[in-house]
Amino acid sequence: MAKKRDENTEIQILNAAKNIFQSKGMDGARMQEIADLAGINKAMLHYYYRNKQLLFEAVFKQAFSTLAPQLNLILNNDSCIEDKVKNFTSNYISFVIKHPYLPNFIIQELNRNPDFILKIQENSSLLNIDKFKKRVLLEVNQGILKPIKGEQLFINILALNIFPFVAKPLVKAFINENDKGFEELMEQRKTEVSDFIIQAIKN
Amino acid sequence: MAKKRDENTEIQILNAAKNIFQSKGMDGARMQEIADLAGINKAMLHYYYRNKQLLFEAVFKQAFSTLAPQLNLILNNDSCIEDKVKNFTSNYISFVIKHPYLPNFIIQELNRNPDFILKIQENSSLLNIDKFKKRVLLEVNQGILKPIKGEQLFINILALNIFPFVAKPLVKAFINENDKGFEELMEQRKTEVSDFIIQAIKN
DNA sequence: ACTTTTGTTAACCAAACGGTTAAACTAAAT
DNA sequence: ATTTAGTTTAACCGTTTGGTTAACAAAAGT
Repeated sequence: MAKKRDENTEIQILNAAKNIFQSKGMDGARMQEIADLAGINKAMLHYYYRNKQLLFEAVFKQAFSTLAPQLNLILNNDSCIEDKVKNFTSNYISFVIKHPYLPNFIIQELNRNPDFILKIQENSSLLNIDKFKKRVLLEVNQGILKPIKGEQLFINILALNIFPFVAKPLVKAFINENDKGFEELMEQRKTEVSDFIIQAIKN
Repeated sequence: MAKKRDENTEIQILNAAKNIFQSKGMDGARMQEIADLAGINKAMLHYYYRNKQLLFEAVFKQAFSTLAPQLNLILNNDSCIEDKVKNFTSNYISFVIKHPYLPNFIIQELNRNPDFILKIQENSSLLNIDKFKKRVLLEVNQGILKPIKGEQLFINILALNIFPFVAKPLVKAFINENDKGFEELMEQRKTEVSDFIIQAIKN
């Protein structure tokens, strides 16, 4: 139908592309497969998004903008470090359980093409830890925290929260659990990780 | 030249394949590119390794067996937890600086095909944390460590050590450093990470 | 000396791929 | 009722891809 510009198709394409790209990556994804999943002709992908690269970028940007608000829980609010850690940890783990492919997708594709980060940095002023670093320095000087560099603490927070999901197959092989056991372990981490971090840094 | 059975060719192929596969992944790698890098005809790849899948598996298994001894520093020696952590951390970070593509490659490809882990488990009896868990339980009962499950501690150790390298482009974007700055930060982590962990768990 | 086996290459092949085209279709505007 | 403009499709295209083949050359075996 030529009917008024059909926004539905465009969205359906993006959803199908999200599914395929996030599970198979740019290189592993096939345009035909995306079209099939969207239930439309392959030519439509090009009609709406010109080519594979642009379709992929649309998916990637949307993925990143979904993740961004989570990171702002640490970077750009005014609470103390302990609260930042607690909030982010419980929030983030819930978030990933809802979007299991997301962190892996972003990390994998950034490694494939590190320049993508530039296109992200243009759009959002996020990706700046200056405010966080100042807060860490402040609390270290006040004696609330043991001496630690803001960068290192930030890396540690990300690592403890994100890594188990990124390396899920490896972790599952080690702990010898099924999917249910893995998710229970992740549920525990909602509180356990923040306790771990706070014990490490608090005076 | 058919000349004396040339073992050199087979090794050269594997080295070229290692390079290409580890940087571009299974899907992104091209057989022609591997042949070019090895300086031989593309047909030779199939002569020695039958097809792309088997060549890839050879690379993957070698990659994993390179990583395995590092993990055994935690899992299968008799030192106390504190020593395990210290040893593994400084060792592992040096190791990754020498093999920068390795952890990413393994994690990425395990996500693409989680069944690969089964092929690994057949060959090596590694990937068992029972011994580590017993030791953690022991030291918790002795009052050396605060209460913590072995699995969670193990995940935390892996996360803090491996994650920064896996998510290198993301981390670099946040801390706004060039390659040199990133490596300095990683050098610091050789001691900083183990301090962080020990502060978190020691009574 | 000859045959056989093994290593190597150039040329080739069918399938899969991303992308294009031109025509058909549909609904709103004239 | 007819034009118009946006939407959708089937068929097609050139290239790339993993893989094969047949011929050949140098060792190894006899």
